[in-house]
Amino acid sequence: MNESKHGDLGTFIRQQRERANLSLRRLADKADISNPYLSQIERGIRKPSAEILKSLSRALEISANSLYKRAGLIDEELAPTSVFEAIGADERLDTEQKKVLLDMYRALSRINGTVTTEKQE
Amino acid sequence: MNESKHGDLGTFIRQQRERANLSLRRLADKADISNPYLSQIERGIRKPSAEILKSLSRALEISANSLYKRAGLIDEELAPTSVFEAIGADERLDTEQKKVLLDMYRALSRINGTVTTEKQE
DNA sequence: GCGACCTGCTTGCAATAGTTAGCAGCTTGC
DNA sequence: GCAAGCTGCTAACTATTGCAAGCAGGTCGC
Repeated sequence: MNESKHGDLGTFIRQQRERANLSLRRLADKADISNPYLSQIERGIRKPSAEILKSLSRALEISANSLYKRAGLIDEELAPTSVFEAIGADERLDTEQKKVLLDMYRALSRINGTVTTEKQE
Repeated sequence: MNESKHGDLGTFIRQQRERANLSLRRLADKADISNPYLSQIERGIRKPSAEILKSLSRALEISANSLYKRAGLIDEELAPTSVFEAIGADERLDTEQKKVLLDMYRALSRINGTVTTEKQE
């Protein structure tokens, strides 16, 4: 009955996987699920349980929350957390690297037009 | 992977139900699930899917998040938000731009010594 | 006593989540 | 050519979820 909702989830997962440069099998391995099943999830054929989602969130290094939200399992808004904030808080980057990345981000989002990205910090 | 965490979940749900002064049937009704199934969940015999949990959280008027945490489906605290995730969730960037930015991020953090994602050769 | 109404629990059964084995296609090297 | 190595997908299966139907026990008024 809810196919479109979960189709969207699958697409999201596939996008995240591709961004992480992982093949279907590699992600499946990392998340301890079978690769055909992951394939079916991404195409919206199967609807993963929350445990599977949790594994996937860990394997993809994104918060379980954002995945659940995408899956329609959480309605509430919780962590809007901007890219600015996230970069600023990242411990792996030094100050200069943060600056580079932020410049990049600003440039990209400006190219894309549509928005008033005045918010800078 | 997560075996014993669910006994605790059932107890928690039963506590919440009793706190709300609802009978098993009334809560089941409210959450649109069958009463035998709710019974089994509360006794830890069955392990509810996230959709069921969501229904229950609404019926019990508690946040989905607290239930998921109780169910062991969320480990993290609520604002770990990685750069990875923030970029992925950003609506100002299109897919290609996200990829670029993430590549950049990976490269930078790799230089710095810590590795974010698995190797990709 | 006996229905009518609750309470929570047990028992099959249908639907579907998740698995293993294997297929087709596309590169890269011999 | 063709074997070895990936890529994602299909098919056939098992395991588990979630259900409808019904059971045992309690409490009420009659």
